[in-house]
Amino acid sequence: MADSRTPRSADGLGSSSPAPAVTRAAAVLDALAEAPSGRLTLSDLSRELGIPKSSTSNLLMALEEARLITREGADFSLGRKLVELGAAYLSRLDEVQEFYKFCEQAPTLSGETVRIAMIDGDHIIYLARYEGHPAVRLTSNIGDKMPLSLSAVGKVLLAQLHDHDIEAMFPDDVELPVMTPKSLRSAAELKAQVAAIRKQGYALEDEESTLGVVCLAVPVPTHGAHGPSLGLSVTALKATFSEEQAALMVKELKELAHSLGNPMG
Amino acid sequence: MADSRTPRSADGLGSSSPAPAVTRAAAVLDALAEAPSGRLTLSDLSRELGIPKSSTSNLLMALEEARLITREGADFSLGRKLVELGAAYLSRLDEVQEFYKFCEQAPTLSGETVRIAMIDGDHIIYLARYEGHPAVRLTSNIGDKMPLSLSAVGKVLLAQLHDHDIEAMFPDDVELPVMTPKSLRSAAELKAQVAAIRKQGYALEDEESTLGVVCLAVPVPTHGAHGPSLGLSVTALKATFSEEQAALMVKELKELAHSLGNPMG
DNA sequence: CACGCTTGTTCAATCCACTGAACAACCACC
DNA sequence: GGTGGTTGTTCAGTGGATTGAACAAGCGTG
Repeated sequence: MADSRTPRSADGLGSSSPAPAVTRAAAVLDALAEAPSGRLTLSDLSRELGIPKSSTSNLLMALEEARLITREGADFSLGRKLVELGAAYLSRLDEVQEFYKFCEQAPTLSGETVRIAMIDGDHIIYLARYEGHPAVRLTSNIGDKMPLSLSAVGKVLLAQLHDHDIEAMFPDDVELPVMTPKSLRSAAELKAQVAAIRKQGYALEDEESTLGVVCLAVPVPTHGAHGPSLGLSVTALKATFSEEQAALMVKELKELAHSLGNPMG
Repeated sequence: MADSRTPRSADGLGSSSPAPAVTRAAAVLDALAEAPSGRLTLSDLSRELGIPKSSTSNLLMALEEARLITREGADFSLGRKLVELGAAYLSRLDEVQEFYKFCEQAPTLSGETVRIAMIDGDHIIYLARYEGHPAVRLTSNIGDKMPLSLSAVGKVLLAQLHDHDIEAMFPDDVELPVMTPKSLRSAAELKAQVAAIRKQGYALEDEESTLGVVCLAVPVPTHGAHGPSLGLSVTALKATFSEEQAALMVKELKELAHSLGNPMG
């Protein structure tokens, strides 16, 4: 569609990084992941990333040999090995396994759509999804990303950060992404919500990303020191959403969060 | 903690590949994925891959900057971006989306555990899993791999290949992996099964990978020319497995395979 | 505390991967 | 068919990434 005329530099910024070939290879993977069709030619990549064709060719050959990408005629696309590696990452998160078990036997949550997510730069990334009633099927998938300000999990994880980090990510004049009329518009609004979230211990997203849909989220206490902070959320239809139901969900979410935070559940 | 004393060379074989840094970076990712704990130090990697420490350090810095790996003190582990990339790969497979939809409304399959897989080297890799009754929870996850000879999908996909390819992968004196007393032992057995599978159009795995568990699998016709061939499988407990039920499952699996093979379902 | 054995980081010299231009093949449009 | 725009591949020169040795810092052990 809209031609992505953004010759982003292959390397981050000034980026006098060692092993530039690796940085560029990563940029190739990114470009392929973001390409609408998922398929790009050598010239496409060379142009978009600003890498000479001959170098690009070398990169692609190496990436193909590693099965990180696949060649199909003249088009390159992401390779299967990435699924393996992503799965390897997830399998190391014990939280994901326990997450599923808990959802299944939770009185209220077992019928809902629950997700576990984590901060990834200035977005959140969904790591796992439990679907109680297939009636409300979410379009979002494992691995998908969402801006922090547009999701309940995003806001609740943001509230976990230190104020100066928040300030750095959202200076007063930032322009927030908008998806519905109810999306937060200003950094001020966002910070007000963060304050409220810190008090009440959970976050609510009220049709801010999708009309007709609401979300509740709680943070998972970071056990010990290591590991990035996780968040949990339930998604429901606004039409069938009641105060008492919300209270129940938050209660169970907090239980789940607690048991995930304390390995010896 | 059996020390993995296998200093596999960072590069494939003779591997006079261009962009060696990329090849080595991929080797680092592999090593991290295969490490039992998922965490390795710089020295571990340097030793295991046979890359000088200083070079390894450079690689790791570049990989970390690309968020393909994460540093945690002195330990390195796989990074979140791999989940993104893996998800991006899967989201491009329209088959996966349709797979879920079909399973939900299929009379018999909707209650079973169904998976879609693809050949990946000499293994199969599971791409998606539908779980009808959480009673029988599989240990295998999306992205997991299985030897071809040990799974119904593996055998059915093998049967799709040309004989000379099969011969190349399974010469008469290969030693097949064994997981249960019923696992196939010889290439001859495997080839006999392949012949049978080609006749009947589906594959059966009878406690060959896990005692008490059986699997049925059918191939997805490769639509057009592009794309590697996919396979579908149902998993059931041997105890509750009947002939008539099997017939129903195979029938529905074939319907699903057909609709996946012909985009315009 | 000194010792041996780790660990990761620094730095200058060398070697090799990167580059740019020239190449060949292809397609689409007059 | 000619022609201008592609595409991806080839190759020799050169600049920078790679490297090994030397360094500093941590950790048990006797």
